[in-house]
Amino acid sequence: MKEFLKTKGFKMTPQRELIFRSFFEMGEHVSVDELYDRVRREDNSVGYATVWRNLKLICRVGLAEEVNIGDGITRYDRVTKVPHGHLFCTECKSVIEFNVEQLVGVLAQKAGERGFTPDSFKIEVQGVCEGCRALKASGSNGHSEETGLP
Amino acid sequence: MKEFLKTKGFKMTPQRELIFRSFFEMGEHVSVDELYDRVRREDNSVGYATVWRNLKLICRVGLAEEVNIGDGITRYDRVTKVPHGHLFCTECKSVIEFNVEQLVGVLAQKAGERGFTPDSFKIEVQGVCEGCRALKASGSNGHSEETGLP
DNA sequence: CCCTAAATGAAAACGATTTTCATTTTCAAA
DNA sequence: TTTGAAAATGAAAATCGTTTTCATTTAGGG
Repeated sequence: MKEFLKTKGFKMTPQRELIFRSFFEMGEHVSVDELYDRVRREDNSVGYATVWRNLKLICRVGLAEEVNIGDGITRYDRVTKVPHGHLFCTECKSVIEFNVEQLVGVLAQKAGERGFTPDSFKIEVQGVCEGCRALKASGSNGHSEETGLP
Repeated sequence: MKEFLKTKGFKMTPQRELIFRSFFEMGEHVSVDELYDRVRREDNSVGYATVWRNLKLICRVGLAEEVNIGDGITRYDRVTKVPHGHLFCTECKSVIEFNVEQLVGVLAQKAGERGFTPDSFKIEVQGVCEGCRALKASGSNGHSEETGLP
């Protein structure tokens, strides 16, 4: 990793090593705060900005990319060989991943037809997961008005 | 429209009418700022918060929905019968729409297989559009380093 | 014509992201 | 191994889009 970064013109530091390691040990869709907490548990002297900058760096060198699920929080996904989309439950905020290999193929073709050269694909589905659906089916009313406007 | 809103328990006002009309006259993926500017040209007494609240209202009554293309700006898309995705050019920031009717069908099925009940689908492709690609091919170097990190 | 709930405008609050700045550290060249 | 320029860090402040607050005005049914 140190060598890899060197070729890109970046230096290795203890903080950076900790941050990188932590990030890759965590699951997908990691937020800055989550990574910061995790890193802090091993070294509470690391600053928030450093975590943030390194997360950006990880993206910059192509090892991860930003994901926007829809809540105002930017999350970071490791770049995997297998492209995947997200099923985001609006009730419990859980995220289910699913393979979108073929989908991406179709998308790339559609993009190409329009002269567009794709870099990355984001496929996000919002809805309700199995568990929450079961819960909703049993309890609660159907609709209450006043959900957002002041 | 006034009647439609009444059935939902909302009142019509001059500002609201102007905002709604402006929004539907504009193209897709409209940001708060863009709508605000447009509205202001007809009535410069309308407040930003009012534009924002009405945009939220338009979503609430199901006539539009939020879109996150990847830059930190929330945009609003009219809800159309035909579901569409976006090709977002990271160079010139332009957006090309494309039909994703079949894709959505596939997605809905995949979601269903996992017990997930989908509400909405977001298909966003980032890349470079035809024009920008042509430009890059001719001029400029390939890579300059220092593009984001302080 | 009233009254109440809803809507508005201005400004402030918020919260995540990004930058600034002074200091420390890395690492390659001498 | 010493040295110096470039890069990295930490803390705090600045940004920036979004959201809320609050005092006031307005819509529209009764």
